[in-house]
Amino acid sequence: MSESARDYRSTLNLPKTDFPMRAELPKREPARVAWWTEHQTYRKRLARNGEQGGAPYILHDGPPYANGDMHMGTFLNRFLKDALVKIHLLDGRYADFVPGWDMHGLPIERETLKHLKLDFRAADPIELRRACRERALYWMGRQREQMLRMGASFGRFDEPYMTIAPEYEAVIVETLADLAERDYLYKGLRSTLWCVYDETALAEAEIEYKDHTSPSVYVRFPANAAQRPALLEKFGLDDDGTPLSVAIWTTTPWTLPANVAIALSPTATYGVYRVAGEDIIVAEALAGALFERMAAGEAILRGEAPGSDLERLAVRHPFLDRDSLVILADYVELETGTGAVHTAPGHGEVDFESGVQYGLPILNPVDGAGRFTAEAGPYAGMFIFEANARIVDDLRAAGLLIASESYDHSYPHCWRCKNPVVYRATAQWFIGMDRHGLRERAERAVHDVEFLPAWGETRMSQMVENHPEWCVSRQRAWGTPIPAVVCTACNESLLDPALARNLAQAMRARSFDEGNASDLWWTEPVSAFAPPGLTCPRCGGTAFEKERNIVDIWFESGVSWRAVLVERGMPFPADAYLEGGDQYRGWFRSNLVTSAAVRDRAPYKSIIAHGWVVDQHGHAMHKSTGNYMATDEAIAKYGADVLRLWVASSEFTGDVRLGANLLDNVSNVYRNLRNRLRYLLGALDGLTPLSIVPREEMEPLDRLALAALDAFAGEVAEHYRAFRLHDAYVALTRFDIEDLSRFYLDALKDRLYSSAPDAPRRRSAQSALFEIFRTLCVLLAPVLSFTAEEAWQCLDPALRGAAESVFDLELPTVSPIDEAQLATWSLLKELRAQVAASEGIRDFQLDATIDVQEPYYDRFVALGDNLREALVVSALRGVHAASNGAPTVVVVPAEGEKCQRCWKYLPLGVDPHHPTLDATCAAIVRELEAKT
RNA sequence: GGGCCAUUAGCUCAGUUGGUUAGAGCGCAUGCUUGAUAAGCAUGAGGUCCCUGGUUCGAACCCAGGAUGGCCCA
Repeated sequence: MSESARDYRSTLNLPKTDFPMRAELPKREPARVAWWTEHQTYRKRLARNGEQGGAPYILHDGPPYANGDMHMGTFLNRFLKDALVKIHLLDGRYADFVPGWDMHGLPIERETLKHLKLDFRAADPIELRRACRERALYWMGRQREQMLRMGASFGRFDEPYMTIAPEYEAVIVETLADLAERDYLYKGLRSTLWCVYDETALAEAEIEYKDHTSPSVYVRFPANAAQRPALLEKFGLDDDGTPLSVAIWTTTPWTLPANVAIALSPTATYGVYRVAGEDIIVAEALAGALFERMAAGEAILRGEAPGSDLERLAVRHPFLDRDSLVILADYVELETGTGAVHTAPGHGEVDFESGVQYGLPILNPVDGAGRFTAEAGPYAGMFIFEANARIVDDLRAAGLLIASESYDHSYPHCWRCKNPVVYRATAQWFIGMDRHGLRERAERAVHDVEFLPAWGETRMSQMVENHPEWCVSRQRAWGTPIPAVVCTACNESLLDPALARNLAQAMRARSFDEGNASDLWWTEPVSAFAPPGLTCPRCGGTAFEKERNIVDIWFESGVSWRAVLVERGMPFPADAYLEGGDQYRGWFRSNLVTSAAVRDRAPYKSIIAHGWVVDQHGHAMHKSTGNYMATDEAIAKYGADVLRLWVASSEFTGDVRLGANLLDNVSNVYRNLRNRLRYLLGALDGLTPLSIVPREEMEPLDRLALAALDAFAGEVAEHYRAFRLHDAYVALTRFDIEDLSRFYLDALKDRLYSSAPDAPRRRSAQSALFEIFRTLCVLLAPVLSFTAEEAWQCLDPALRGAAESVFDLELPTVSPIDEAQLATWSLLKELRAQVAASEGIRDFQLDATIDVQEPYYDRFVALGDNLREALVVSALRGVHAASNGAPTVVVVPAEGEKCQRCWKYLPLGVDPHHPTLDATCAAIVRELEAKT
């Protein structure tokens, strides 16, 4: 065998690692979850940060509702929370994260009733509540597993907070007591959104708008003989005996029995029109459309008047024996209808306000199940939605119907049973937003909060500004009781703070395993909680009955700052709340209001809001439209780390698009990053703690690389601290490609592969690569938690040292930037790119000559052979100090012949035993042979 | 209908106080490499900066109106 044919490959130090190129994430991730749990990675790091005096960083978890499986929106939210906790944990902070669940409320109650095939009116409340509890716990357990599976396991997942826990319920009751004591809580009649199917009042947040077809009717409200002259006079007309009426428009004929007024716009002009032998009053802007519907020939305008002139006149109710007052209201629009708005204060929010303003009776002829009471006259006993047709027929028969058609519009529906809801006047408990300056206190509190994105402040302020009176009572079973009592003598409702606190105390005495602590309100008599001498403030009575209201679940989650942070002795306020943008109106606001009322400040220092997950075309995802992506399926296909990277690759403050081709794209980026980790691990083969070269003794190029690393790592860490995940992602991928893959790793190959294994120059390179590897691992960990940990575990345990997990590493601190070194590094990259771009011939087939200006000339000369190495050429023929112009590198075909071992073109044959090798390689091979 | 937000390359995103030829990564095409190899390198193509109008010597950027999409409301 001739020497020239000899294969020197085995004498090289080629990369070697067990870290697989193929990730197989779906298969491998579950074991990693178990590993983190088993090794108590989070708990141990948290404790260590605490012991070392790390400042707290508290992300307070907005509780997901314990019903249904995780969807991609939840994934986005949980990932962001997990990344935020991990960032601060790695940064040495005491990032104590307590996950929580929202577990009371109608959806669970309904699901349980359905499951048990029960009607809630017939169900025993204690039994129902027990079943609801089981259901809620089932969903919580399931959601918790899904969170752990996606790698979002860093938190107190074995001791989460639950709104059904005794101490949580106690805090709810105690907060109600505080609010009552401060006179924020009151009972009042309100036209509230009401579901006649669930027989309960609904919060705004429990409403969904959906398309609905309503009847659309135009109705005459006739003026009688006594009313006609006053009306006609305003239009400058005499009474010639022609029938006169005001035309109103409504899409809810069933509310007509409760009509007491007609609202006009104060600024619009109204006309009296003569058409087919009658006079009709209508807004001029809408007259054309109305008479077109009537199709009764030409309408002649006889007189006109501004709406403001008609105030407090009256017409007759179309079928009940009473008047309907003409009133003015700003909300009257001139887009649809007649400009004369049928007003029933018992059946509408604005109607109610007008009713109060004009001192109108609040009629409420509808019971909780949607049936007319005797007050509705001929319609008593009918179901309201069925009465619509009957009322229209009667109006037509009486000659009072001008026109009737159907009308498609967006209409409020119950979020749970999906049926249309109505407005109905009921006695409810309210938190008075305008009592004792609560709204102003909340508004002030907003100004002390930092918002990401910044425009969140505008949004939040508006939410406070527009916050209506907060109805907090519900007539259901699955919730925390509002511990109010009714005086049996005078029927007065009373929420006595002392009584409430007694109840709370009794609930606290229960353990979680004993079941629903608040069952006490159902099972125990009033006397069990009533303080001695409790008397009715109105009549002095001393006998009371319990009210059976539960509290709105938005109030429950709204006191989480107190039930979790305060109750567990954690810092208050929290550093951050992090939820979807819908929560400006939901949880951000409910927490703000309760905290402003009790503590006079916001419960959070900062709010981070994320956008919605939409499909790849930017449209909302729905199971029904077929663009829905199930989380478990996505994890099974791509793995959690790819999905985590997908979020980081997006700008989460806006809407986040998701689709298969998008995830394929992210998968490619993932593979890139993974391969870099793999290559680094391979290159570290053979490095031991003792052979690590201190930075100041490293080769000059390695020191430059680490200067670049420092700058990069500091930048990414700062992005992380400010939670600019996307910026961190961009910086990471760029450094990975531009600095490592295309430049430094390429330039190091010769030194790593062809040096003697333990040559100082090789150890220097490995030491730098170790630093880079460790830094990349910690910077990737918040996002690619699984992969970063996997890579870290593939590292030689001796190098891993005390850091058992990648989460035992430290987030880099920002070090002073050495601008000169960075500039030198950048220039080297640029010159290397020039060499790499030279056509046809490549790398070691070339020798190079460099022209640079001061100060680079000196810096380059100081690099010694590293300069040649950085350009990946066989020889550097010279470095010239150019007088001007851009730095350049000129390449020419290399002199010498290709060394069969290191592939550089050098003089060969110095060693007769290795004629195809250059002198250095020959010497190394001889040494290796001597060892064997 | 109102409030808030978004719209830049096939995809995800940059684009500093208005100022040369609007950038990066991924993808795509072509070539190289076969000692990171189900990898790596190089080169290249690809843009009506959503539209219309305005301000300006000059607009992706400022102003007005509109379109599309999203969230929240009505």
